[in-house]
Amino acid sequence: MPVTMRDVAKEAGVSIKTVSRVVNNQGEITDSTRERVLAVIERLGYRPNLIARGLVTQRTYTIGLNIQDITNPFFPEVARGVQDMARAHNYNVFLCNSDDDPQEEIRTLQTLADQSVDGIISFPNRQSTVRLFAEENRPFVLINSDMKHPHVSQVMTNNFQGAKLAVDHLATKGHTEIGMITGQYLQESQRVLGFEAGLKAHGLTITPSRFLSGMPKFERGIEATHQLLTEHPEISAIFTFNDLLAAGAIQACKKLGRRVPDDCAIIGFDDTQLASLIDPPLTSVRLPKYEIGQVAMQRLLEMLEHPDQDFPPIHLDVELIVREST
Amino acid sequence: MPVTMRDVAKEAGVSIKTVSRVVNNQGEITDSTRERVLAVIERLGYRPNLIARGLVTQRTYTIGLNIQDITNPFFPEVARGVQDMARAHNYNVFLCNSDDDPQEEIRTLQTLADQSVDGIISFPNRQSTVRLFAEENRPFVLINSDMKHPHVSQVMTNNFQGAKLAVDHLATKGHTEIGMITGQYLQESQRVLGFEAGLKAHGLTITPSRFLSGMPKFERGIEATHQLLTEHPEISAIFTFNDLLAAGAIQACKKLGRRVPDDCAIIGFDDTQLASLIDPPLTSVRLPKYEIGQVAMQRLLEMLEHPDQDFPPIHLDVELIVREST
DNA sequence: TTGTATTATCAAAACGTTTTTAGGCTCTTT
DNA sequence: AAAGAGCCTAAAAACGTTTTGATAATACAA
Repeated sequence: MPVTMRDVAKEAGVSIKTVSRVVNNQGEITDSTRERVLAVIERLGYRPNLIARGLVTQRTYTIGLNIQDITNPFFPEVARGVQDMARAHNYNVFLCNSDDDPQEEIRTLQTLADQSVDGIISFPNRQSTVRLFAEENRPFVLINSDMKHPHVSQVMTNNFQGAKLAVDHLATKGHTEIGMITGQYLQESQRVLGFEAGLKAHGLTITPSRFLSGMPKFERGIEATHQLLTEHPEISAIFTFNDLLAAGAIQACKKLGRRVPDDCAIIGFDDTQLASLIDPPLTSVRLPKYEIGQVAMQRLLEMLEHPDQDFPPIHLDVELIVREST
Repeated sequence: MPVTMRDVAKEAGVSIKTVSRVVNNQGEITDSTRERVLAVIERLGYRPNLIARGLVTQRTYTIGLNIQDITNPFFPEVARGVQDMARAHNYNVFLCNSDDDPQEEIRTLQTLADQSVDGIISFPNRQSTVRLFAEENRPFVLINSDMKHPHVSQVMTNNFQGAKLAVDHLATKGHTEIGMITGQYLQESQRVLGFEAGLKAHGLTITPSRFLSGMPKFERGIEATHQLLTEHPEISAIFTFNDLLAAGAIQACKKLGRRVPDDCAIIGFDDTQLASLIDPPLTSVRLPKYEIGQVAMQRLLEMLEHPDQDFPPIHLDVELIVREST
């Protein structure tokens, strides 16, 4: 039923090869034949079958984007950055949520490989599973992972620095008793390390029981804050792994009768849309989310263009956005 | 380089067809040969090439999801619903943002068709562009569109009813001067109609200048509310097309010195995560977002299973969630 | 032994492209 | 007149599968 290249060739009275050359405009072709062929293509509504083309060229013009969870407000902007850039270069994007579950990540990457994607952008949670796939020469862009491997490129945001900025900010405001609610993503480690480094730099003690972790979701933020503030009433500031947890923290403070920021300051991470909308507006470490997606896709395109080249990691800056929660 | 079916066949000493049958476990095969083949598959790490398979079976195990904008907090949950259901049936999802731009929608659908997706789930903004693609027998699920066409199925939420509920709620609270900030999506019409029907039911007059529209984003909410309240100071309640606009409206009220809900009540639509996080918590019409995605994908799967069957529209209920902004 | 059904296998065609091979025709240039 | 460029043709191989049609092996009944 669909119009094939053979149909076009027959109708235009040229060889299949000529049609192919017109479609991919390569090689020397007279204007007159080109126009004749194009007219027939237009008239028949011919569209090349990308599946068939992909089979022979080994290029599918698809990529995979592996994230933890699109309903975490950090990811939509990143995804949008990837997709806008992809679309501008005629690529399509498979979006996959693997929920920070190593099993799911393996399955996701496997499926993407089965679909013969040209490349993959991933927020990895375990290095090992990615390594498995990096072996196959398939271009890979990892966000915030320091894995070194040929055909693997990195986009890094300075989360360590971001966490340190947050502590600096709190310390200069006079806070000495600071707690942290962490998440459980891989990226977390840098934020924790930065937090600890910040404490140390200001001569503050690191109290293990002041670190609580869990799924980086709103409800967990409420819960953890409740626990943190009842076990450590001396805490006057809380730094959270992301804005959702911070939103929960604010909510918990309200319930506990602690005013924010006067009785307890709160700093989030990511600076999602949420931050400016909640009350009080949230101080947060801004990541250039859209840009992360953009440059990750851009890098992937470069890697596809120059398969044997080695690319240095891309570093993106973070920024502390001070609002009224501190 | 990749392991092919031919390799497996040679290694196991059987025909390619036998391998194929083992892989798709169909047809009669002795246990002994099956096991021998499976062992070789395991040993060589063979994985069937879905592109090649798709070329012959015309089934790619991919679908397209066309939405307006993933950074609109309404969509991530829907997308997650689609993806979880898709993944459970070994489907992969192309996510496309077409920003409510008819040109982009055409391009998106065209690209998806080029990629030979098995089906498409779409939030259409113009009926005509979808009709173009519905002709091709490709299963289509439309959200909140009343287009009737073979091979096109609908998932509907009762937005008319939702808007009416909102007005009812405001009217029983004693509000008589109510404004609306609309969006510009197709789904909007039902919300506007429901709003007007609500006004009429309570004997309130419909004032055209009290309708303002624009991109359904936060900034636009601020802007429109400002305009609405300065041009119509008598307004004591505002109903918005979605939660983002409502969040903007609240912000604008604060700036104008109007307390919410005492001086101006606000009702949103969608009941996104936002609603419970902002201050005051937002009264909003809840759509079953995750479920929309789930059932849309489920329906698509049914359509793929039974290509010639006709399916009735699926209707999902909405619900007014009353919080403190009214 | 023959015939027949059942089961297991194989070789080849097909899917719709791109690419390779092996040219042919018409100009222009030497 | 020969050589080379430029533009094209036709046919076939390749990509990695599934599927078709044919055949071989086995089992059982007569």
